Amino acid sequence: MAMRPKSEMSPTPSDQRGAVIEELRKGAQLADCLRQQLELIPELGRRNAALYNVSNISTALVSSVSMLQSDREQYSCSSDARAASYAAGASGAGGSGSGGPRNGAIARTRKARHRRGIHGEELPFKEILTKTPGNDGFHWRKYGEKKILNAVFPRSYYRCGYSDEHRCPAKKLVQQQNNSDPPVFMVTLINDHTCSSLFPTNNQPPRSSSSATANSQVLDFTTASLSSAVGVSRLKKEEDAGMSVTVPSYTYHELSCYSSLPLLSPMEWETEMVINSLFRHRPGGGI
DNA sequence: TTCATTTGACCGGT
DNA sequence: ACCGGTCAAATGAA
Repeated sequence: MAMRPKSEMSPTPSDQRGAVIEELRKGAQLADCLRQQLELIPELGRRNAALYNVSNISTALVSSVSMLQSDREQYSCSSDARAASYAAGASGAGGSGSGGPRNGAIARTRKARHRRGIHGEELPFKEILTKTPGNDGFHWRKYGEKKILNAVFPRSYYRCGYSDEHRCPAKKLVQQQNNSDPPVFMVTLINDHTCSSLFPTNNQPPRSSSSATANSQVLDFTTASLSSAVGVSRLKKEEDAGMSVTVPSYTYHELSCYSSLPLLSPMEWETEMVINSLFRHRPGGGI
């Protein structure tokens, strides 16, 4: 088929995404430069506060690039565009960017399917990019692991450790996205925890004689060390003062459910909540 | 001994 | 037929 010169063609969604990815990468590089400059600040307090902020910026940019790369596949319909997409996604060794030519449509249908119940009903889900997939403060029990077509890394399947005791329907799928150091994982949370509603206000799990409970990773947020968590510390103070506190998409109470030691730092979770809210507010709903 | 994890088999949707 | 998700026996760790 005759091709028009590229300059005459309006940019495709894939082209636009590529440009956005490139800009985000530049931003991440600039953030890294800024971090190096900030490390020269002599005052410890100011330096740490600045490094915390620039770290937030950097994490958000890198995560955005990752999201766009995995999402870009949807817009790559022609073989040329597909080739460009996979080339752009080569920085991540695995995950959704590593699929073969037939992967696009199939991957989408599969993704949609695993968020449906056995009767085909829509299940509530959240997707989070994280470097510490196991540290969300809940007790999970692994029940399976599966090699996924065209994915470098296997997918692990977890259900809530209280699924039997409290019939908690929460599930979690964890898939390593790349080989970076530390690697990034895509965590898909399916169904809300009903067991968490049974927890006392300090988020301690219900105690019982079962070892599953005894081994729970859920700790008391109020006693957790929040060393560099400027934002969350502020939220905590405001909550102690009786104020209703909200972070993007999540109340403080929800955030505190995820916070524990030595689990994911509040800073990381705050960033990931933002990532999650981006997923949830995408036009058309999810990926 | 108990419980969590691993892993091959099986099931159901596409 | 293929593939993702789940089951359950086997295995390992505490």
